[in-house]
Amino acid sequence: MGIYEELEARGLIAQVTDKEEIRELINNGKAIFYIGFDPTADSLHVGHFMTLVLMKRLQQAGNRPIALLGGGTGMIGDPSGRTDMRKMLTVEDINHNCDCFKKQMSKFIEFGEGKALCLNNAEWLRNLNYIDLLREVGACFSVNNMLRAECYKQRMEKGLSFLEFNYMIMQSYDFYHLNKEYGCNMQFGGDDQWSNMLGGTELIRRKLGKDAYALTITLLTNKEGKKMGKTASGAVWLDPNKTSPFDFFQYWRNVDDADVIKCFKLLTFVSLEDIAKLEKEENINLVKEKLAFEITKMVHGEEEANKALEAARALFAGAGDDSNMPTAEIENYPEEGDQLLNILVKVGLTTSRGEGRRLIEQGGLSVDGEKVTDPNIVISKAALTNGIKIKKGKKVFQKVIAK
RNA sequence: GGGAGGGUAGCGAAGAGGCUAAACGCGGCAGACUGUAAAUCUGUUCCUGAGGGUUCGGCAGUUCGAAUCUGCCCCCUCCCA
Repeated sequence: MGIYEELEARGLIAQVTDKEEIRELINNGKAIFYIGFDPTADSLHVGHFMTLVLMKRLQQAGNRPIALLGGGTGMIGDPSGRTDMRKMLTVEDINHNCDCFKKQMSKFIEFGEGKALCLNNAEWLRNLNYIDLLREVGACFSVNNMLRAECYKQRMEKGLSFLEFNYMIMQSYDFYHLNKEYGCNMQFGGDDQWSNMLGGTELIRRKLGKDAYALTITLLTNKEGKKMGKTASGAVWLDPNKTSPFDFFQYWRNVDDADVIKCFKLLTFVSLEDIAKLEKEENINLVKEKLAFEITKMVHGEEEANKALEAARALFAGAGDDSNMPTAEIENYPEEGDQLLNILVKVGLTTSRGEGRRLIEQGGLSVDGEKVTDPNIVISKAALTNGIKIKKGKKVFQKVIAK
């Protein structure tokens, strides 16, 4: 089975420009492909992770990846699939985010001579001259076609600025540039990128008379069709300071029954045969545990994955070691103690004292295994120095220690 | 540039001088049931020392009293240019 067939079997492929050509190229390790990452935040998230995994798969099959940081395109902001305009980022933020991305990517992808390449389109996009660009590539784009593109549909109703309208042109220019300079013959991306990617293949054909290919990856959605990797409080980040390894583990541990196998296929390197076995496993909780462990291991390393697993078992199954329970420290804790309500806010378990009060009134909070009934209780300094274990609701555990 | 319609809680959306901290839906949180799943039911969802306090794009006004009326400003959508 070639890599193309594997990708297909895993359900990773959404759309392709030319199936036979792409199969031929990637199965024989002849693709030089790029995937773009726009630096919209200071950490990658789960959506990026899936494309990194894809990048790795293709690299293992002998193809050459180019990770393209969007230091230039980030200045514009991709309107695809969005209902409103992105917040404009400053150049400093964009550069900072690019640095963060690169650091995180290096954990998955090998960069260097003869290996993967990491480029930043700020290099060529930021210095473009407007008139030159219009004459060089502007003539190749039909506004009529652009307006028909799926990625602008939503925005045709809510409004689309000229700035964003140009995003497709910038992304197309990237592909064109990479094709000329690096022989890049293929672009991969999320399914929402399809129109932008076609813009590139079209530009290359017109300007260089060459064929280039595009392939989009299935978006990671749950059974309700909603994007996965998002929680009420925001994205699930790869940066351990933004989403702790424990929370990361728990996110996957709690995926819907119906989505477990799909996650295995799309996000892990577990072989298709092994996944087929897991599919037959009666105890789905074991399968979920394995899923969480595998993904956490890839992102945070085996040690952290084991800690998260141990902590989860200790907290939920009553077995294992609870020393790895998520812990928060409080500095300068007052000698006379402080109200539990204040502690909750300080460690971020609640956003206000009122919320904590409601939580206690509804019986959703316990400390060291005992349900709290009095909203006004004070935790002494001695108790907090030893550390207290707070349980909020059924699933949120937090150890708090005075430093 | 001209005309029309808008901006209300995380989101969607009512409210058109006091009875409104603001209906309803979604989302969130908690409780029950469970398998750390889903579905369902219940409660809750601005802050609070629980006395109150601060809100309806911004500023200034009218009024005993303004999300609701007036003026100016900012932003968005649609139609015309």
